[in-house]
Amino acid sequence: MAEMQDMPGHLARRFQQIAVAVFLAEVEAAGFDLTPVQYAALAAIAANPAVDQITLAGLIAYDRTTITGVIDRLAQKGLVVRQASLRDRRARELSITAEGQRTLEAITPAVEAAQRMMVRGLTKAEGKELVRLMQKAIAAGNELSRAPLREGAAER
Amino acid sequence: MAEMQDMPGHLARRFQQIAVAVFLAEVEAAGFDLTPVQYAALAAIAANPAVDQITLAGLIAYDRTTITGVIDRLAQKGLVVRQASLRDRRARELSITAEGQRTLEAITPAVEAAQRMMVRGLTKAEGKELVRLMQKAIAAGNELSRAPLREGAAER
DNA sequence: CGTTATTGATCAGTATACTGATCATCAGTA
DNA sequence: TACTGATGATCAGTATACTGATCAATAACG
Repeated sequence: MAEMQDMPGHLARRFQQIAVAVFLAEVEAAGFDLTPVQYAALAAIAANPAVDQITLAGLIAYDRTTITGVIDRLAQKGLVVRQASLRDRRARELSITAEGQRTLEAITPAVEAAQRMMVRGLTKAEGKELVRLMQKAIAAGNELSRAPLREGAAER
Repeated sequence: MAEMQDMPGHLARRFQQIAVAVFLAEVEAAGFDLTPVQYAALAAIAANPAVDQITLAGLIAYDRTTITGVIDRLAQKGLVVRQASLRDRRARELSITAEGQRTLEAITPAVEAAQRMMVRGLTKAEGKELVRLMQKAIAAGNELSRAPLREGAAER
């Protein structure tokens, strides 16, 4: 463990760094301007119409203070709309726009290409195993970060 | 792949997020105030006396513009010293201070505890396999980020 | 019903990462 | 040697993440 390159934490940072670079390159090559974080938020809003920001944050494990800026940028690009909820005047209900929906569909091939690209050094079986191991480690550590994953309406 | 939770890119972000949180918690519990990034830089400086910033960046795969701020903070904490090189007046030679060396040694147990904590959901064999797979994926993607790893003096 | 606790959202401040530019210096070549 | 290109470092600007605080609004409870 003495070596930096054998530490899970260092490798996590490095793999994430490459994953983001690959994502941005593929998405830009496809003619879009969207970050990995913005993409995940957009997809989650599409799948959960009228979610509020806190629930959305839980669905994709974002910090509540981070999500404000992400939504700002998605709204500024005209991909989502943020409007005050009638049931709870504190909450902002998020919905995807027609352009957001079009973008989401058009960008999907590039996103999937990026997923393949970032594990291109691995065999298919190894890629699946990497995903499984990360999922397992993440599940065990979910509560250790300030922004844990919160399943849909399960506990609400 | 349709599901967010099956995408390597999303898992990479999440695992990194947990890894950082665990690191900071362990280090703070041990009575220190050092980020994962600062720790890696400090350790690399200790192992490579009088490195310049660009070489250091390559050793730990940091962006050259990021390293400036990291060194600023390490220097402000009194852990490293930055001085102009005599051979090349553009370069800044970095060295660890006595306090930096003490800190590095004292903090190591906490850093190793953090490495174990972030894979606590995995068996020992699974943890090793996760490390191997990340290393392999990273090696194949090394050149895809702006801040690739550059081995020591190998190609200089 | 009114007080208290909780919750949704945002803000200020700090720390990575990156894009692209600039500046000084160095190296190689005509 | 003068010029050109490459290199080390830094800066401005943008985008995640997080800490901790604040504010409005809702929920819970006596």
